[in-house]
Amino acid sequence: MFFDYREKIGRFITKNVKNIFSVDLEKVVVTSPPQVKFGEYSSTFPFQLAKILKRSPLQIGEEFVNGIDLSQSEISNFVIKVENIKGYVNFHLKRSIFFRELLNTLLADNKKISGPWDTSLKVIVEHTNINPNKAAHVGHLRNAILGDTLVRLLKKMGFNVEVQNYIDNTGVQVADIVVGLKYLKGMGVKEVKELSQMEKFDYFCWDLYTEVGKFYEKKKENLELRRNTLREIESGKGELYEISEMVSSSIVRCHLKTMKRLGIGYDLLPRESDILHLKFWERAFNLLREKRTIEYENEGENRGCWVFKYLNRGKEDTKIIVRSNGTVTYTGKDIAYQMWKFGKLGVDFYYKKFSTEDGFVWMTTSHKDEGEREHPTFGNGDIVFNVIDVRQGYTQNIVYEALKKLGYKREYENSVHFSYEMVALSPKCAVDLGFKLSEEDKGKNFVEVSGRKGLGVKADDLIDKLLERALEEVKNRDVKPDEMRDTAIKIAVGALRYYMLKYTKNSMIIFDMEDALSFEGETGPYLQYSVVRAKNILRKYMDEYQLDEEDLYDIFRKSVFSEISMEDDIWELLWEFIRLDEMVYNSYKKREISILAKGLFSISQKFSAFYSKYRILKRENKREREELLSFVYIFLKIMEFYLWILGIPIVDRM
RNA sequence: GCGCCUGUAGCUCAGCUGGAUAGAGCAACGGACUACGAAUCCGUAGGUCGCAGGUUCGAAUCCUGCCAGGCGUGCCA
Repeated sequence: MFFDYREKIGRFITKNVKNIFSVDLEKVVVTSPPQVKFGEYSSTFPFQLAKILKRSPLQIGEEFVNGIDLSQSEISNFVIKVENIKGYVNFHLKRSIFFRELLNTLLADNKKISGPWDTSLKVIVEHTNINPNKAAHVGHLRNAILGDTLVRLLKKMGFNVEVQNYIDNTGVQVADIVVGLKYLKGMGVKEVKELSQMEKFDYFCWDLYTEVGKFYEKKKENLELRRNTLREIESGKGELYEISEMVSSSIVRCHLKTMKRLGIGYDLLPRESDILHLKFWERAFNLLREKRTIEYENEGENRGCWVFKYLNRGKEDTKIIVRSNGTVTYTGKDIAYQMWKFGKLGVDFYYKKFSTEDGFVWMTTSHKDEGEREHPTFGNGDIVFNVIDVRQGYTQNIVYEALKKLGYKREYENSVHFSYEMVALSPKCAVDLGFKLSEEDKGKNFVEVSGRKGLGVKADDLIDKLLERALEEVKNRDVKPDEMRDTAIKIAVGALRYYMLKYTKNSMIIFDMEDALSFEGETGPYLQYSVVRAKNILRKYMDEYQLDEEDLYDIFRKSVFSEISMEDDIWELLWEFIRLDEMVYNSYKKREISILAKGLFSISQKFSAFYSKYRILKRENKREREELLSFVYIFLKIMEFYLWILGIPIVDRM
């Protein structure tokens, strides 16, 4: 509902400029001034007109303001004043109307985000996608938290969202663990089965993975074991395959458990092995060949390969899709999978329930008899978001280009690589973790996380540390003993999620333990604390005046807004509440979650300032007290609504 | 070589479609609690927005060139 104000003002300007100056403005830009004292909307059209009319912007602004008739316009119901300051034409809104409307919406528990997008569309978001061969680390956390927040954002915008977490259970990474278990540890199916039941099997594999890395380095022939293992896993039969199944399912359970701690869940786990066995690739290959999207090379350096040729900024680029030995590359499989997501492959998976600690999640399967007869419809998306780090940009682009060349223009346009920069460690952090760095690495300002070297901060370790620190803090504060643990968990989650969301996606996060474990300043707990303060005010007020919630709502329904609540600093905050929907839309449009995260932090900051400036309970004037109280209520409700999107839990006391 | 990204305060980062005085957090310094609990607030200090041109009434923002850094760019998986 707040989206059209800007447009209405734009139309108002165009119309009146034509009346007054007989000039057609091509494009009117309506911006928001830096401070509310300049109004809520502003336009600089007098600067554009100055040249044409050969007069100063100031004069033009004056003439415009004098020439309009506000009361007869379509903006008169929400604009109270139009003024000209130095050539900036500023529009002031009727503050109390917005106050009332927002409060009523919140009291009716009817807050929704609506705007110029089509909510009948189905959106598929793919995120997390961790190789199921070892524990998750901080880099994976950025992906999962970013992806999950995107999902929450889309859901609040009204889209039908499906969350997929792709499991690459037939890749080298899993094969390496199988090699380790079989040839380094000398284990068979039975032993692995027992071992994979252990707590923190993912931690065990983390260490084993680096051992296997050294094992390969020691003797090149050992790599032969990997090749054979990989082949057997892909075949779907035999001892090594069985071991790989146990490894990947057990590790997937570990990952799901880790993500669950952060409030992250999934609708479907599509598996690479099923894409393989259900011959998704063959199907895609036929389509690609029929439509001549890929071609066979008879000569040259790529002789014997099927390649995809496309124009990349005017230059022809060639990417091998099928190798000369007949095997398909990752890009090829990705094309097939992306086609399936859009419902363009003409084949589907079977679906089974994959048990987790507290229920199940849907997983694909290749076997008809294993699949459930009844299951939700998966795939068939209209828009697909792939949350993958920036390094995959080239490959992602080829996948989308292939869709375009296949004739799926809409699908091409609706394929989004939701990319983000990687998480690296500061050299100091790496040393603190016990890694020996080379002199060269010490001189750099970051060290790349490497699963193969075991260099990285494990996700669960980080969450545990945050939890520990939160517990220490909580013990010294106003929290009941039986709520301490729950509160500490919420704080830990809030801190971690905000930490991962506050950076723009193009910014590399150089992980620093001190910053990540901080609960002060620009952190999740700061946001949570501001909400706790709002709750405390309302609670104390109810205690002091012997009111229940209904009494309180009654007060809010009746409260009137006068001078106090229209003070600039209060209004500025309220205006920011109102503009949050626009911010959500911007986050979506620009694919930049940090816009919303930063916005909520800014609101929390302003509320904290408000909190220390206006003492509400001690205020003598009842009417003013109630006005301010209703404002606190609005803040609380707004924060509950939008913090949900960031996945930052609300805390009662801290 | 080509492509993408980055360069803003001592450090880590924001800065929307070009617009009004370039903002936060951390660190430093100085203040504010017998309390709507200080995980906070207020204040001070700190900036040739990598460099040089250009476009514009107006540039951190757009264009060009240069410098510095990062990441891609395999018939690997």
